[in-house]
Amino acid sequence: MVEESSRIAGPELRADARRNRGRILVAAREVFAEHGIDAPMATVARRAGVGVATLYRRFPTRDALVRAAFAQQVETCGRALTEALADPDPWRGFQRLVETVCELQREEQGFPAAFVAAFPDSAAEHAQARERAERDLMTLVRRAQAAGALRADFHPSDLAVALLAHCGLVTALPHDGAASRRLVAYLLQSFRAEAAHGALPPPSALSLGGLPLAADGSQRQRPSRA
Amino acid sequence: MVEESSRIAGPELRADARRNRGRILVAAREVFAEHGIDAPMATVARRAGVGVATLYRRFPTRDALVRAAFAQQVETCGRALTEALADPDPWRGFQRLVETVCELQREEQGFPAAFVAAFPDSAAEHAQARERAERDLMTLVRRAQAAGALRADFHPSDLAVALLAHCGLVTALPHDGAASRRLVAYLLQSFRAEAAHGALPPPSALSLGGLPLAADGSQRQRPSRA
DNA sequence: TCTTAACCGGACGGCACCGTCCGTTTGGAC
DNA sequence: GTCCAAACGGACGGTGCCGTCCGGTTAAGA
Repeated sequence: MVEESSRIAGPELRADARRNRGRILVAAREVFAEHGIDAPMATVARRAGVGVATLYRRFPTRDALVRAAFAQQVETCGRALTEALADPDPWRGFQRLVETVCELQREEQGFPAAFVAAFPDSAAEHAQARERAERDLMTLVRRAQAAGALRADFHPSDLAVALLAHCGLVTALPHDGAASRRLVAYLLQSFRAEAAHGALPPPSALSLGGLPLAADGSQRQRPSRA
Repeated sequence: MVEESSRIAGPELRADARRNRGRILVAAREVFAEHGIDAPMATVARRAGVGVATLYRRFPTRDALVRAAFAQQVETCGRALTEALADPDPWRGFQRLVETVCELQREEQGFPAAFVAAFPDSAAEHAQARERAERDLMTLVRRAQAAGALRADFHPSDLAVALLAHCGLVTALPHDGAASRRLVAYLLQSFRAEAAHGALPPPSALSLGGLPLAADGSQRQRPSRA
């Protein structure tokens, strides 16, 4: 009932602790992107150049680490959305938003997908950030539609669908930037109001490859035990 | 060097063994779709109603089991391709192919994606089936383009890209058929030569949800340790 | 400089899954 | 009906990751 009198405000970390925390987050993002979200904690610790205990002291559970690592991406996406809203040309703002987020996904490879897969209920945590994002997105979509650039039957959830799909693609083909860009171009074209067939980026090199159709995957390397 | 003289031809299984083998494959597809490709072997065995030893006798390694389970899907996709080629209307054939494969992916949830992720080198095994599929697909694409239905700059690899992306989507939202259908509709429209904006299926219910943008995932449930 | 408390990392027990071994049961041929 | 080989399933040792405990080290204030 009675708390320690002082110390209510400051969970300030010592200089070295703060530095290590940062290193761990960077390492976690890299390792999770590379070896999947189930990668051993020890691997993250080693990559960060710290001991396992340090990692567990900073992030008591694996979930805490994953969530913290992912929070940075959420933040980045939020910024992208704000920037998109600031663009005077509504369509260009929308287009840039999609391209920016997809580029981020490309960099982070499969990590976002794995995160969403593992934490379906993570909405609550980012509640207010999410609410704001939702409002901003709605505004962006409406403006683009009012300008006659975005098709009228576009629904905000379509953006989530497109991003999830793209996320899945980069998870499957983490080294195929061409495939990613090609998909983004197709999607953006199909979102346009007047369907102008602009030029597409060059196609992916995969032959018919990485397909859940004839079973190939060309570049993939994530072991996942295999 | 010297093989057993007889027994070259017949690895015939006893009736009960054959029956159990079938059960195991069914159970494996279900379990892998539900709990991911790393699900414990014991779970598969239990679901199939057999002992662990039986499972290992039939499929010595986990890989062997996964590959065997996936082979059936490859076969189904091959049939879909053949049917598509048989359709007198090239575009309708193409459209049906995409829809059929995506529906299959929806049923199998994330299994194909996980397979491709885990076995990037699986192309070799299905070499001849794949070669044939590639030839067939090329024919299908050329015919549809010649008919002026499919855009001229469509590349066969675009199909693989689209399917991988869709696969990723159903992995992330295994229970959201609306999202899947919506994506397929968008993609098909963007593949059309003359960009006719037809009606889209109703949008997904996810609010802005399962997005690697504001971090939610609504329906997802696959644990993956979480 | 010195003290102290916070931080560090390696080592250790616990647990879950893997894959095999062996005694028992069952299909099917004579 | 009888017999045997093949198939069955439960139990068991091995391995790798998880998460905590403890003695040494270092930042930072007096």
